[in-house]
Amino acid sequence: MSRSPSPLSPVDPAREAALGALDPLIVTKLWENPCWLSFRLNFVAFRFNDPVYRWIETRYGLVRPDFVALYAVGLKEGVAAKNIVASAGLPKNTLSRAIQKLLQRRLLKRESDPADLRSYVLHLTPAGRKIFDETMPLMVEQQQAMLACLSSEEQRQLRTLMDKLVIASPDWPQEL
Amino acid sequence: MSRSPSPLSPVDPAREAALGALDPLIVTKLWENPCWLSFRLNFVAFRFNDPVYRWIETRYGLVRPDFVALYAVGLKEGVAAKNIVASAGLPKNTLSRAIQKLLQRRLLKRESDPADLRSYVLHLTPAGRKIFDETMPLMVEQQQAMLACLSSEEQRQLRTLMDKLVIASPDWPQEL
DNA sequence: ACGGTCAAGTTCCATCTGGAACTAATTTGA
DNA sequence: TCAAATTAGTTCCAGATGGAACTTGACCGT
Repeated sequence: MSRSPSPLSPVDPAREAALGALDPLIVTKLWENPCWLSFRLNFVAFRFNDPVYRWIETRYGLVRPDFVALYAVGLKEGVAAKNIVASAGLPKNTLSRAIQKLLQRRLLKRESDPADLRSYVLHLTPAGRKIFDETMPLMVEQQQAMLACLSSEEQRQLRTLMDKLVIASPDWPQEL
Repeated sequence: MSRSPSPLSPVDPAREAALGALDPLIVTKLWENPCWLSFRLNFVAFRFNDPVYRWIETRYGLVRPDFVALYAVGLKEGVAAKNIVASAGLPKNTLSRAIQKLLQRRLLKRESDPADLRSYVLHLTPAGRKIFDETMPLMVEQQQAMLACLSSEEQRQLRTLMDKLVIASPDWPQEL
């Protein structure tokens, strides 16, 4: 039906070998799928997320929304739940629960925002910071491993392209 | 802390405007996050997935795993549940249930695989094919809208880079 | 050819998830 | 200036999710 959307050398032997290591349906989703973008994004993202979230869960007993919240506060102290919701694509009740759990486990502390009494300003406790600091290097390492198949120039290209996409995202349709 | 990982013109006014349209935490996750890759991937993927799955759910009453299965069979008639599991990153019991539901709703039919009696070969019914054929153009349209911020050359680059990543994926660590 | 190991798919059940309704605080605008 | 509309965060609950154990069939080694 459709040609390969990626005009790489079609008889690269290393490539052929790699294709053999993938389920035939994965190959179809990649090369005979008009929606190549979403499949590639979801697949690669999953291969990053899955090891990270399994590790976080077994090591610290934190599930995905818990860690999303912890990680967000770790990156930017003083954020509120609404910011995490806006950045994470999780429903706000899920994040509310995650934050409650982190507060109870003393990984997070919060104080009400004087500028808006409905809102709370979130901070990591030292225990929370410790988890963040232990996890970040492993995540970076996983990222490195995944990017190892690209040259520095290609990595730069990828950063730039994904960057443009995120910048353009406010203009994308929210409904199909 | 860290420099912008993407050395685009830092004072591009359109860019500055777009940044204002994003939650400050999104900006932090993008520009002050050592794990830039996963954030960009997850964010862009979510902005594709979310409208698609909401539409599928409201229009056809199919939830995410249901549609994952339907879409997979639509792309490649005759696949088995195990292939969908391998390609989708969903647990096999979730997909088993999704397939049951699709069978009950007569969107899918299956027959046992003569080559392996544990396994079943899946096909879309005309009703299932109709859903696939109605949905695909909308998904392609959404993809186009998302890619509109990139030139054809940039789109080609992106395809190629994501392609390389997927090809390399069998070598990535499964554990952190 | 047959016992042990592995793989495909299903079932069970405890837990997680997310829509909707709610409370309380803020903004809007007439 | 104050009622209506909006927003931050929480609670409720029906239904989705996924780990673990299970069933049945395939494969492997002797």
